Amino acid sequence: MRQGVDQHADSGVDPGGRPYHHGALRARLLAAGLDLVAAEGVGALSLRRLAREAGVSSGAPYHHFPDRAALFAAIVVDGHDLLFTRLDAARAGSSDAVATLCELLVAYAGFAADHPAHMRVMLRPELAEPAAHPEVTAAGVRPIELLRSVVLAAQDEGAVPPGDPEPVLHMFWSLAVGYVTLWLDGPVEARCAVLGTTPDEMIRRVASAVEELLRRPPA
Amino acid sequence: MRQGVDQHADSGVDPGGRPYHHGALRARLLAAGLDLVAAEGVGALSLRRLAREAGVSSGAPYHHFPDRAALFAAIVVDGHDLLFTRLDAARAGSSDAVATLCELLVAYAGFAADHPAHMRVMLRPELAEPAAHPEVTAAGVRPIELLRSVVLAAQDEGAVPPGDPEPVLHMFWSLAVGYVTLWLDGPVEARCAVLGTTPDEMIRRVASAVEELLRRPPA
DNA sequence: AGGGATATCTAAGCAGTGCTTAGACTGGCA
DNA sequence: TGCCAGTCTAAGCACTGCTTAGATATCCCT
Repeated sequence: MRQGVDQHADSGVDPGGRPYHHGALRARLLAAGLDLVAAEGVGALSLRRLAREAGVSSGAPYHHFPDRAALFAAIVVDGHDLLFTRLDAARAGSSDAVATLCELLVAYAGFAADHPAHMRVMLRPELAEPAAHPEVTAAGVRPIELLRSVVLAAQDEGAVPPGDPEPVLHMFWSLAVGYVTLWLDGPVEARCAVLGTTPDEMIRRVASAVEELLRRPPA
Repeated sequence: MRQGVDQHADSGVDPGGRPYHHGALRARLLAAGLDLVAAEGVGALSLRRLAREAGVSSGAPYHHFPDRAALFAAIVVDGHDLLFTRLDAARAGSSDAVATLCELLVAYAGFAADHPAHMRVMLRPELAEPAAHPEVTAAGVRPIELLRSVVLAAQDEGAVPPGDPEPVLHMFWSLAVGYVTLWLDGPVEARCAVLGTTPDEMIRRVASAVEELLRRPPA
C-alpha cells in the first residue's frame, strides 16, 4: 500500500514529496546501523530493525544490500578509509620513526574512541564475510602498508631489530588491535576504572613505555 | 513421548538403560558446542542445533544452561583454567623474567592453537554476557595476575621501565590478545601464507624481537 | 507531453533462532 | 509402596535473514 508514502510524508523533513524514501534509504540504513552498533553492539543490528526504524517494510533493505554481511562490509570499507586518513595525519605530525610508531598507536586508539561503531565491526571480520566481499580485505591493506613503511624507517634508525620487518610489524599491529579489542570489550575500561585512570590515558602510557624501549641504545 | 528413550537406546554405547540422557547431556552439549565452534565458528552455535545433534528436544538444553550465554560462560571458565595451567607451566620453564615474558607470549598463542574453540569464545566476552555471569570475569583474573607478577620481576631486573607496572602489563596483554585475534580471524594466517611462513613461527619471531628490545641496556 | 523501462518498495511466506509453558516420564528416596 | 525432584517432550511466541510476486513511483527518451 502507500503506507511507506504516508509514513515518509509524516516524518519527512522535506514534505514536498519523495515517496519511497528515494535514494536516501541506503544512507539512512547505514547511519542507523552505526548508531545501533554504538549503542547496543553488533548483536543488536538486524536489517528488520533498521527497516522498522526507517519506516519501511522488512524487505526494503535488500534492494540496497544483498544481505546483512554487505551492510557490515560497507561499514568496514568506510572505517578503513577513516582510519587510514587518521594514521596518515599522525605520521605527518611526528618527527622520527620511533615517535611515529608511538603516535600511530595512539592514533589507532583515538580512532576507536571517536568511531567505536566502525571499529567494533572492523574487529569482527566474519560479520562482513570477507570471502564473499573482497573489497573488505582490500580496504585493510593501506593501513598495514603505512605501518610497514614506518617500521622500515625505524630499522634505518636502528630503533628496532634489523632484517625482516614482519615480526616488528606484527608486534605493533597486534598491540594496536589487542588494546582496542580489550578496550571496546570492557576489560581495559574496567581495569582502568579500578586504577583511577582512563583507557585514553593508558594507551598513551603504553606508548611511552614502548618509546622508552625503542630509544635504548641497540646492543 | 518416549522418543528420547528410544533414540538413546538406539545410539547408546550403554544399552543397559539410561533414558533421558541422564546427567551426560550437559557434558555432551558442551563438547558438541566446542566442536561446532572449532568447525564453523561461534555464529554457527545454537542450542537448538546442539539439541538436534544430541537427539533431544529443543527445550532440553535449558535444563542445564539457563540460556545460550550460560553455555558460553561455561566454555570461558573452562578455557581460562586451561590457559592458566599452560601459562604457569611456561613460567616454570623459563630462566629470567625477560625469557618468561617471551615464553608467556608463545604459550598464549600455543593455547589458542591447541584450543581454538575455547579461545574464540574467550575473545568475544559479550557471548557469555559477563554482566549476567560474574564467574566469567572472575576466571580471567588469574592469568592477568600471573602476567603482572612477571612484569614486576622484569622491573626488578631493569628489563622494562620502572614505576607503575600497568602500562607494560597492558602492553603484553594487548600484544597477546591482538596476535591471537588476528590469527583466529584470518589476517595473520593470510599474511604468513604470502610470506611463506606460519603463524606459529611468526609469534616466535615476534617474541624474539621483543626479547631483543628487552635485553638492551636501559638508558 | 506521453510512454515505457527501471528502480524502489510492500506484503506474504519459509526456515531457523532463543526462550517459555504445560505436562509427561524416570529414578531414587523415605 | 508412594511420592518427589530432576529430566525431558511438545507446542508455541516473537524474532531473525532472506525470497518471491506484485504494485508503485521515478526518470529518461521519443
